[in-house]
Amino acid sequence: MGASLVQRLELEGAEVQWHRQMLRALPAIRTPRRPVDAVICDIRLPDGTGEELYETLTRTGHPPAFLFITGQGSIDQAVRLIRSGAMDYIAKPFDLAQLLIRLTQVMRPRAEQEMPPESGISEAARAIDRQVGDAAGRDTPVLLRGGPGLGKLRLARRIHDHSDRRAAPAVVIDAIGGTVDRASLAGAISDVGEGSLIIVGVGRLTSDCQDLLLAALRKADFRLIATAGLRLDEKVADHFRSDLLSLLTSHEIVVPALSERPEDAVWLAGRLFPAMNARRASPLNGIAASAEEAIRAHDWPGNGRELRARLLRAVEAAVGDLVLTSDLFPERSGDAGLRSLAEVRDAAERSQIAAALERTGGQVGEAAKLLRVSRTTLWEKMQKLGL
Amino acid sequence: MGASLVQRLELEGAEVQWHRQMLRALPAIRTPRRPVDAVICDIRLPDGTGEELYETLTRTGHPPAFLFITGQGSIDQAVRLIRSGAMDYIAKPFDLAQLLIRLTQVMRPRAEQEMPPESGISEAARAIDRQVGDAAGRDTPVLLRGGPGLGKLRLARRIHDHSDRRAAPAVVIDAIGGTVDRASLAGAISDVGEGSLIIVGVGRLTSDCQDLLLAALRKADFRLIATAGLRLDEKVADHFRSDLLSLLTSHEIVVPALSERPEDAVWLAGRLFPAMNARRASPLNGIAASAEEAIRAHDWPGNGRELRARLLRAVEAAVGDLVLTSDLFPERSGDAGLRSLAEVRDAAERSQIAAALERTGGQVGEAAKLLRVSRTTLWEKMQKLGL
DNA sequence: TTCAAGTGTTCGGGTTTCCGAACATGCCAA
DNA sequence: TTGGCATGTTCGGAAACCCGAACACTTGAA
Repeated sequence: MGASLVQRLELEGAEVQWHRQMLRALPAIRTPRRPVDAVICDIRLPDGTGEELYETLTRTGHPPAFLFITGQGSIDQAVRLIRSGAMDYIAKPFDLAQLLIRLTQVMRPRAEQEMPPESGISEAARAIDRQVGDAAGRDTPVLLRGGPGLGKLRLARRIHDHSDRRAAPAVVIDAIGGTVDRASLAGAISDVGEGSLIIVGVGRLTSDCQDLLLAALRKADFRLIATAGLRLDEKVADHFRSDLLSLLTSHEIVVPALSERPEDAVWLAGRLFPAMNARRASPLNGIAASAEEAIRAHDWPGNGRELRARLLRAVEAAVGDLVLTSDLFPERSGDAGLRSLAEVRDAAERSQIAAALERTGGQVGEAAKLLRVSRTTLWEKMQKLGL
Repeated sequence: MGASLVQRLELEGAEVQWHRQMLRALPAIRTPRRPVDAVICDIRLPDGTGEELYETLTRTGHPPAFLFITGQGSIDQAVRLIRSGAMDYIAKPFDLAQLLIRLTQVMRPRAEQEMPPESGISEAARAIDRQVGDAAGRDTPVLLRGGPGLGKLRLARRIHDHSDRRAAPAVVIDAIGGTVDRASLAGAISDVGEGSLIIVGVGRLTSDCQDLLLAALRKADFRLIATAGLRLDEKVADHFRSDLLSLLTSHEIVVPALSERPEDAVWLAGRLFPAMNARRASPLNGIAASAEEAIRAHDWPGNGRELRARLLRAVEAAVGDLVLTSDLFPERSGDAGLRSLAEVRDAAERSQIAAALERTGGQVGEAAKLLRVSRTTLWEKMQKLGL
């Protein structure tokens, strides 16, 4: 089984070491040649147990993410290991695809990796990263399109920073935060020199500015990187110059909404978490599994920006040692409202019983008469309601 | 087994409630009469699973420490629950002594967090206190959101008074009491200097004022602390600038309604009482048990402000040596003759059903789900109650 | 002391409540 | 027209609720 696991992981592009004995694995994890992202570990090893290994590692430092796999696991052991920080504990036989998903969630992105995932781990996100890298290699105008909060400006900067113009400045013009007039656009164009002009919300440019921009593109030697919302096409009918539009759309990168790739939302949360957690007085242990599920299910109309804001608040608000769903979505506790029928019924009975007892001075029999129930029934209810 | 557990725990000096069904346990944990330290929960319950119960609780708030006990547990489930924040997961048969040890371990740290409560004793209130303290340590704009009468302005002041800007003034602008025009906002901004600008009801600012505020935030060195109602998001479609909104919501604190944490209502009443009582010529002895019950059951649409007003009136009007329900809710005492238990039960059900139907827009099936009864049952009740 | 009255508690039964299944109906969209 | 989808309605069985009848107590007054 080990062999097939190694084979599969290498197929996925991972660099894998396989140790058959605990004593061999110990130094390989403690003083690795290259940083270890994750350890997949059987419990039964010829010269000890996986638990021992993990135990030894936690005594001296912070081990990498551990995923235990075991043939005859005990619940006891699972609880113990998870509580002491192991990432997972899976009983054989297990689903390999499941394991791979957990692995990608768990792995910390490596800085020195050749092509680290920037936008996410989904197919769509990797496609974005490829297209951005591709755009950096070219020198044509680029249009980044997508909903709000998807980091389009960050992508624009990355295109510039990896392009041949990286030595020249990147000037950002924001047509969404404030209006851009002819003068400020002209100023930006003269500032940019041979660098990249980044226009945020290009669809909001006035006709004046569109003319100016088109003229400048013909004369001056700068590169245009523009961002726009999803509704750009509709602008054409309105006031947007079709020749500028076709110039932009000839090379456009569409960033899909976060809700279309839920695995990226979870991944992003895991990536943002450590930095936020570091600011806490009492650090948290992580994000609860149920909260991750809620992240996956949420719509994220504000995309990455919303996720960042929510997570920040959640990390501040968390009470125990995990971020829970209610920390991320506190507004739901209100609309989840509307207590159940049994609940309001009990509440009504409780207050009425209390009032009756008050009136009779604690005489149960009398109170029962007031409430028109038998003494026994009243007694039962008092038991049930804890009075 | 439940009985022996209860017996043993009471022998150890604990106060124990034993619920045999999930639907009964849910309200007892969510709106407890006294704060719950820990929950010991079987997985198999007659009307659901312990996992469901826990999941429901984490969706809307911070549950107390959970220890699961189960006959046929799975490792999968154990891992999932522990990763969602459960404290333990024990397979039967288990060692009672072991369980007690784990219980004390779990409850010890709770006793140590000795921050005196400011907003209340519930988990939600403690989370608010933490977030407010945290916000005081930062210097970013803060938004306090919640219904009316929850003391948002008081919290805003507390943030300022504990922040590094406490030596500088805190200027309050109220957009709810009266309209705020451009001139008065500009005046406040120039007055505030390097202090904190507190805007009450930020959602009511005119477009003019929003522009001015945004511009000032870029130029001047003051801190913005804003409060708003729950419906802020809906304002966006209307007239609220989305960039200002995203700036505010990047750090927001949501204050839950008092009706969602009845134990805080009782606590608050107990806290306000002595000062009010001191002003009486003949001091009272306290608040009657039935009155406390009524406080717990009341909806408190006006939240803390309503509670304060009612209690003040009640303390002034009380004739005996206790504050009674009729002092707090004089409008109810019209029908003096204590209605029967069945009557109040039906009345409570009727209003709750009406509320549910209101929310679902008349959809019976949906309403039944909200009320946690079957569609058939709801239909029967509607027949009986004439709805 | 004794008796009466009240409370805490259990038990067996009759009655109501609750639910899921089933089926007919009406309504809307494809 | 047809095929969902939600509602209106009935039905049978399981679970609950409710009650009276007991019985063992405590309390307090005669």
